Amino acid sequence: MPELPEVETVRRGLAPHLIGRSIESVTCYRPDLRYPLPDMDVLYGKTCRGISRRAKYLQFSFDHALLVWHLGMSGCFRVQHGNAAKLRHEHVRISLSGGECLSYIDPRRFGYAGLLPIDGWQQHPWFAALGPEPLGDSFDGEYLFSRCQGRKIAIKTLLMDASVVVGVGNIYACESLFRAGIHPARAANRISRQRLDLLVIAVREVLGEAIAAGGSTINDFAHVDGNPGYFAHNFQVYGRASKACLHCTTRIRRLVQSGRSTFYCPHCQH
DNA sequence: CTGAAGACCTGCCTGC
DNA sequence: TGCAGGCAGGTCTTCA
Repeated sequence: MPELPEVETVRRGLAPHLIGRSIESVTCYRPDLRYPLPDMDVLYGKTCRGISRRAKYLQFSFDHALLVWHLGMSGCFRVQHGNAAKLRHEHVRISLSGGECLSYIDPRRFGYAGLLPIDGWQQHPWFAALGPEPLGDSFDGEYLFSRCQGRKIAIKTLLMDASVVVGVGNIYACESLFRAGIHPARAANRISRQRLDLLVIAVREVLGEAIAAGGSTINDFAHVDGNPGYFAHNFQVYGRASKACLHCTTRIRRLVQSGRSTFYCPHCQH
């Protein structure tokens, strides 16, 4: 479900429901997510001061702790009335002051959460090796070019490496490479600086447009209120194998790279 | 070291 | 209808 635009959409959706509210109780229906859930008793009575995002991690800040949550492949949050019936695949419910609750739903249970110190969380293994934010100033053509030197890896695989740049998952890697006209299997060290400049612009544009559209809904992604995101309507290549390229009508192809499906136009991308 | 593949887990879709 | 197989937004671990 979530790449950076979806996580950012969730963050924005949760903020008005959580900020300023305190946690009254936490119910774990299934604590065995990817990693065991942390003991959240220490948050009882504590007020959520803000929600931020680093890479695909949501960060709920409290006075003395940071609750970090990764949605994995299929995780999502829903805000609902505190007395609502348990949902299918709802693993955690956080009851909030004011009568609402925050439900975590995750069919595949690849998501995970942790309670980190408010100071020094950047040193935690989940964050220490992360590359720059794709929408931040330090992600530019010069940086990406430097990271491509000496790398024979396919550019699409490199783009999805969180130590290079965070937040670019399978969908947006495909879409960004299409927009930049770069073949996903091209070796990273065989792409000119000028073309990497275009790729950086494409990544920023695609992610920015997806955030503006409220994320992409494929199967089960939904906003915290249950409504879908709309960026999937704008996919140029993702999920369009054997369909006509919207620019040149050539059939879109699918290939597998590092175990992940890649979609590209063999005419538009080189 | 690099890069590719497997593992984690469940649901859904396709084809026989 | 039933069932096997393939596929799915991410990331960590293992292996060559």
